Amino acid sequence: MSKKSLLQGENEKSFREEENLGIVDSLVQLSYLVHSILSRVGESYNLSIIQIRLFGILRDREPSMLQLAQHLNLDKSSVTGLINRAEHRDLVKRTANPNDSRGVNVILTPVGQKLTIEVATEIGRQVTALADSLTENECSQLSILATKIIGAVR
Amino acid sequence: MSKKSLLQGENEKSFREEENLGIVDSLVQLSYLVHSILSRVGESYNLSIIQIRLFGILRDREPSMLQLAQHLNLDKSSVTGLINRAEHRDLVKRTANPNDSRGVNVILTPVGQKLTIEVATEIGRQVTALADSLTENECSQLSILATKIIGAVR
DNA sequence: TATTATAGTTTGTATCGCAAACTAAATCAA
DNA sequence: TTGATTTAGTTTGCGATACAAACTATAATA
Repeated sequence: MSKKSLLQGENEKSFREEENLGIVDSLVQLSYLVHSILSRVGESYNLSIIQIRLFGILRDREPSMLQLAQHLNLDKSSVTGLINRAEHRDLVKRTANPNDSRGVNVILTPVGQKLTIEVATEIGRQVTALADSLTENECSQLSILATKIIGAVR
Repeated sequence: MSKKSLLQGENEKSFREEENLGIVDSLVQLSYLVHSILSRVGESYNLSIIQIRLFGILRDREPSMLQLAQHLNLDKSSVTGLINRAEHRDLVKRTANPNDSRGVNVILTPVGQKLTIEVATEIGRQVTALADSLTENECSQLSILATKIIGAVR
């Protein structure tokens, strides 16, 4: 299996002759593809990928700053900046934690909620389109296999 | 309680079985998983993801700055900074283009080559481990499906 | 009560990324 | 051949991202 293709970007065309990429390359390249969709959709809404992830989390939760840091795998000081910038755009809001006056919870504003839904819808559209080359059967097979991996890691 | 996924709202596709995430969420989350492997491995070598992609490209090529910008989908000025920083660490080198004295090609230094191989090996190890929860059959099935998507996009 | 731990912010530094202005070399047109 | 234009790359200025260390304020504990 061609080790050289391991890290190549999604635009690479040099291994057309390969029937199959192998599990490593195929997953890495598929990840790049999805990532570039997230990036492109985010760009059209002036959102970075980290912000898209943030809004995905806030959709169902009102986490504290520290919980956000854990979810996003960021330093707490990075979360401060992330929330500051989103707050300046009126996308999220800090709220007081009633049980701990040191604590801060973060919620989506109405504007942020609306944006989150729009972005999620568009991402859904484009990721679905990505799988258009698969048959319905293959598509559900793929999502079952991916889900199995995700479940195993968690 | 089904964990509500990152990007899927309750009004879309809520009829889906809880066991399976659906194609959109499963691909997005799988992409996050792979991305976090790249990030973690990169971190252990003091490399960002963009640098990992850069080295993957330089492994087989001596591209010009502009070609790099296209491969990486970056502005040319961003590539200048990227190469500057890598050059300061003696990981890459600018060389003159013999046909065009404006042109600059980029190559890996011996140090950069060694690092590239190490990083690629470790990424291969960890991505393979990611698929450990699959049977051998499922694993090759997954890589076939992913390859089909990748091939269709190209 | 005094100490320690926790939540979050601030400050300082580096990377990343873009756009616009700029330099130098190459190409094209008259 | 000369003058205009295009092209390759860098520089500058800005904002976003990310971390670590120092700091503030509150909570927990001994």
